[in-house]
Amino acid sequence: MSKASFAITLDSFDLAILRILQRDNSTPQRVIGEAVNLSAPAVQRRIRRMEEAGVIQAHVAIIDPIQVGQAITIFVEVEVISETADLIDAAKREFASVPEVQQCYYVTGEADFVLVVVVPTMSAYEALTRRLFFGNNNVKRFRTFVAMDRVKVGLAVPLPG
Amino acid sequence: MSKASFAITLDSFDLAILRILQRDNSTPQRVIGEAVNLSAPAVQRRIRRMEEAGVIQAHVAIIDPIQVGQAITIFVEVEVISETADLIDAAKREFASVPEVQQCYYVTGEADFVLVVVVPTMSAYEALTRRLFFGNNNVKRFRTFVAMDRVKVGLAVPLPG
DNA sequence: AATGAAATGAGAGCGCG
DNA sequence: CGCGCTCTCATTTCATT
Repeated sequence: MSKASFAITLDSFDLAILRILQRDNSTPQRVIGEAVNLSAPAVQRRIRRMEEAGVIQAHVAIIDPIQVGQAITIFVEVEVISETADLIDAAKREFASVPEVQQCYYVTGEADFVLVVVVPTMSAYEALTRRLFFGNNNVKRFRTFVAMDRVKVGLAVPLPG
Repeated sequence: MSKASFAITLDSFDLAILRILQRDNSTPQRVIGEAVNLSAPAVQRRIRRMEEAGVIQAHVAIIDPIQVGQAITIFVEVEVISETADLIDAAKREFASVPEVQQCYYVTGEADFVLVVVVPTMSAYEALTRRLFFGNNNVKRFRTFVAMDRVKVGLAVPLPG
């Protein structure tokens, strides 16, 4: 599946709309219009344009992991042995395919991957480490950071203005 | 403002609804109903109930950071000097208040905080480190991991079933 | 107590000036 | 871009199990 994504120019109206949608996308276009001094149809056209360009990637509900029994959030730094392109790609695909891996970044620095993992119990995490890290010949080592407090969570992008 | 959050029991219908909403919350209730074998009003009531209980925390648009000029995602591990309750609370509040800090977790392990930072340029990041880390007496040291690839991004919680 | 069917109302979508 | 229409969808009511 191809992600539609091409560059478009965003003016201050677009940014103002994004600022609202990224906080609450159920805000009526009418209300958005009042907030940014635009008519509702104008707001709608701009939203559609940003969706088509891939600026707006999705509309989703944010769920409290604790209330659905996935109480534990864990950070993992992963260091690999070989960094050849195909081995890195394989690792990316494997990490990304695991539902418990909520986020995965390929990074520079003292580690190669940083993962955010969400699991119901520590033993579930232990099982995951066996499968994902100990079961992978190319993983040199990994470091675990268990979250005691999710101080700030979100995907909100800092927008100029 | 207080976030309403109290425990409720979720059945398999609720989980099925959540699975859909966390992927696309613009899905019509009619369509959700067909997918889970429930009428639209029943779906509506269950969604409202989960919103009121705090299971559903928000409805948001996901924005591509690159297309809005915030091209750089960075992981930061922060280690503090003193871990007294009030100093930790102060750090939590300071980190959480910064727009560029997209996510902040208080963790166990070799670091005390893990941050996900989104900035337009490396010099913006450098300025942020001066303000947030070098300008804070209680920060012992911090380690930076610059994301070369956002392999998997989201807040989707793994749901049983 | 929770559901589904039907009626109401709000909001999204579209063509027009 | 804004105005006004149409139509879909969300929301309420009510009878039913």
